[in-house]
Amino acid sequence: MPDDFQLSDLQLSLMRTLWERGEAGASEIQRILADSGRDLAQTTVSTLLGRLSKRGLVLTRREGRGFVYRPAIAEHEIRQSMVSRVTDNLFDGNVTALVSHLLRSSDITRDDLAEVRRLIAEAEHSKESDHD
Amino acid sequence: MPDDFQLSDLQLSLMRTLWERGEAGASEIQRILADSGRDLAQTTVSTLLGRLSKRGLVLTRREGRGFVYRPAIAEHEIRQSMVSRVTDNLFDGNVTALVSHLLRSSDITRDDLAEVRRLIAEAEHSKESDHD
DNA sequence: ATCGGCAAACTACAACTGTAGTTCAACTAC
DNA sequence: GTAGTTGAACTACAGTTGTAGTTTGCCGAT
Repeated sequence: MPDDFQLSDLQLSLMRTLWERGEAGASEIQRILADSGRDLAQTTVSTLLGRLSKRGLVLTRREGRGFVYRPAIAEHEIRQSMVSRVTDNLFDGNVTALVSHLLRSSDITRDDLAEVRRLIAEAEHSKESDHD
Repeated sequence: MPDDFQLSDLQLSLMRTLWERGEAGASEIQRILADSGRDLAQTTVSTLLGRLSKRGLVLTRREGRGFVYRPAIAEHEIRQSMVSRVTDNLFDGNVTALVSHLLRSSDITRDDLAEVRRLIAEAEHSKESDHD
């Protein structure tokens, strides 16, 4: 199993739903997606979930008439994987360069900056105790 | 033209080559990729470049026997677009959450943190003068 | 003019994705 | 228990991607 998880937008929508609720049936997911503006046919959602399941990204449990789906990987693993991809491909593997890009991005507020400053202090702390 | 540029790893490799050199011919690119471990057939590289060109991501100029390719979009635009996608899909649109993820990432060094602190000071400065 | 090589253009094809219809089994409500 | 509903399974199909072979036309060397 490659620990390289690159998911499409739609696949991520499904996964997000599952991460949020822990588990859900296909029709439930269909409804949720429809509510958030992505109105797919029931069968489409099932197909998608089936494919994710085949790829080992979601687990299924039989429950009466149908399946209940549940994530097989944690959100942070996917984050890890997808952020790494961006870092490697677009910032030459340089995390700082990506952070720099984010700080420069137009939609960052002063409050965000303050928050980030706090995060750094925190990170520096943990680097100190938890010596690399 | 949608300002949504999602490129695959391979497509990004090609674009990176072009961004680095400004412009290049197909065989040149083929050679460079081969050197960096991605050994594709000449025709493959041409096909790929042709597709990028059709999508308007690269421009071509005829030069004698062949084409010279040149990026039609800047790297920062692609970065913008792809980083946004990750932010939106995996961090609920919350830039700070992504930064937090990065700071927590294992491969960040103390030096990086110091550097980021500097970047923040800088960003705060520019926010001050250039009031949002 | 002729031949050989290189690059463009076209064709091909399998995998994956987004999308959904159809079929079949099972459960639900009369 | 007969019909309607629901969902799984299967099938389909177009678009994109990675990959490359084949064809063709131009260019330079003989």
